[in-house]
Amino acid sequence: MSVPPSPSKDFIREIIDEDLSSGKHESTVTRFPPEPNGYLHIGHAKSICLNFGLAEEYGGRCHLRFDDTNPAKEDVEYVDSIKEDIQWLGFDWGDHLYYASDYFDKLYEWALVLIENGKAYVDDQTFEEIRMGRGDLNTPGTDSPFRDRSPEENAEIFKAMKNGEFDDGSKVLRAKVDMAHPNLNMRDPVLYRIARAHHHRTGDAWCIYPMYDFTHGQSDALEYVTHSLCTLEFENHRPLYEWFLENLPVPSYPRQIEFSRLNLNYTVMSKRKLLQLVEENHVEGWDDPRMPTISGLRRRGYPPEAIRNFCKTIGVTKFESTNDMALLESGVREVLNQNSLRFMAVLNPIKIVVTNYPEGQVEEIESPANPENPEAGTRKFCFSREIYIERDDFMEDPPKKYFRLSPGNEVRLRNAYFIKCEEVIKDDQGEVIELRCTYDTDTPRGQNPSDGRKVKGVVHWVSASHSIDATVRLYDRLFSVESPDSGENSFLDHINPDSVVELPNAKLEHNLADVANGETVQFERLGYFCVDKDSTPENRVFNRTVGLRDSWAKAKDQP
RNA sequence: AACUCCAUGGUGUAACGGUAGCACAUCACAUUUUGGUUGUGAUUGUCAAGGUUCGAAUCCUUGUGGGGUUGCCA
Repeated sequence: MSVPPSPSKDFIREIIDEDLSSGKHESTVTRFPPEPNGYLHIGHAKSICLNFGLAEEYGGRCHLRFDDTNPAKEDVEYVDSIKEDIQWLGFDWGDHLYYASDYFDKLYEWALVLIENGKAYVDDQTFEEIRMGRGDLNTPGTDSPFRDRSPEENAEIFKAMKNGEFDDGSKVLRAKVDMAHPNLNMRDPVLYRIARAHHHRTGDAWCIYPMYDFTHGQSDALEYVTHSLCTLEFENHRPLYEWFLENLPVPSYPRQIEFSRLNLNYTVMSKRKLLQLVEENHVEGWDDPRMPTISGLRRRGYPPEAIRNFCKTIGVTKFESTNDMALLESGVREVLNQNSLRFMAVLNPIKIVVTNYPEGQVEEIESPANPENPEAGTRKFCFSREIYIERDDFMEDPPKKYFRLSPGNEVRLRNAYFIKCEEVIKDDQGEVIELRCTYDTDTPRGQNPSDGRKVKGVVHWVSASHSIDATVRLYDRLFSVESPDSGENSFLDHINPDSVVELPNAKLEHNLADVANGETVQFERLGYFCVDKDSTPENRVFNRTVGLRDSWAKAKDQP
């Protein structure tokens, strides 16, 4: 088994290297074990990239296993979306699709093994009594009055539990470990509960369901998983994970290793909060482009490659860090700068009449489709007497260092001529509604004027009669503070009121009519935009994926 | 307060007893028909105190700070 040379490895890869070189394992088997009770988010992407990435690097395999032991919360809708998201991210579980529910029979059999060995018992106490008996952080627990039932009696009652002879919640099966253990997870943890809930796969075959702790390690063992990677909150479950492996006739002995979960600033990541955003209509759904869900990022236009690169960059440690959204966005720009085709689009148009350009004349201009990639070829678009430019690209009374159009000033029209603003036309309210400009015939694409004069500003534009109408949605961070979670107020109080701004009157270069749904392109000088699923042939809808880096925006905000 | 894990620039992440490096962010300058890209440079860091050692971010001790755990959720 060859290991790719790498200058530095995270602690998990170091463990795997050791296990391989010591001969403990011959190959590496990992697994990604989501519970199908919600949509995947970028935090899951970290785990997916780690587990599937490891399998690729080490020539091993990674299983997709749905941890479906709590039917009350789970649904096939989630199973499907999870599969779709993993594939979109670029990973493949091949034939290795499993469900914890595949092991219900084996787990039941193993529960009987524990009972037989005097290591599990049926407890008739109420939920409340069990909770009280557990003690707390500083107080040891006390033994249940049912703790010393005989193996025979326990087996009989447990079978009756399975056969549906008791009410939901009336009994549980518990492991017999140590009620005084300093680790609360070891104080006779519950193994099975009675719950008459319809399971998305096993239907109504079962009325008892195993708990996470009694399921996870054994499932790993049954699949011959070598390294079972999970997040830090399962650290104190590890002794229990190992207790089951030691007390059951498992076919293999996986190792649980914990790493820190992904945190991102300016967003929230917990399933509960994401659900709340959806249910209370603060966003338009799980795939709202402002959501940190995989489906949201996809709809936003983030390339999967950028998400994979991001996960690689942030690394794997046990330190609970908060990553900067700017790092993710920078990775998105990096990929998109290389790959995306360029177009001109005017989001907030103002009309210009080029007074010295002949009426009715149309000129075709050819320009690189992507200057970063000559193989992308060229595109053609039209210039004419009436064009639109961005309202932001004109100021009647500009501040210093403003390179764009203003009265008497000259700028370059991107890919076309120099124009000079000769006249400003306003309506009754004093609002600028049109500009009259003249152009320099000496300055078409690729040419500077023969008198050698230069111009500082370049402005994008579209020909009025050749443009198409569109709606453009400008997305920004969902929260206006770095840690919406912290502090005394609800995270909802920090929702950014401008997280989406809809511009209904955008004018696009006509080539943009052909861009496929879901594809991300660059609007020159503005940013990257992606065709939204709401788009129709009559009205194109684009989402802003991320803006270009904008040093002017920063400069002008400074006092 | 019990158990447990963690601590390196603003944010992340390397350095495995021997030069504290990289990315993002920030700020300059250069290039540029995208105020983009690209290039060059600058700024900023080992939680604290002791100890071991020729030498400590790294090993030891203590302290400080932070996270997790008291579901019949995962």
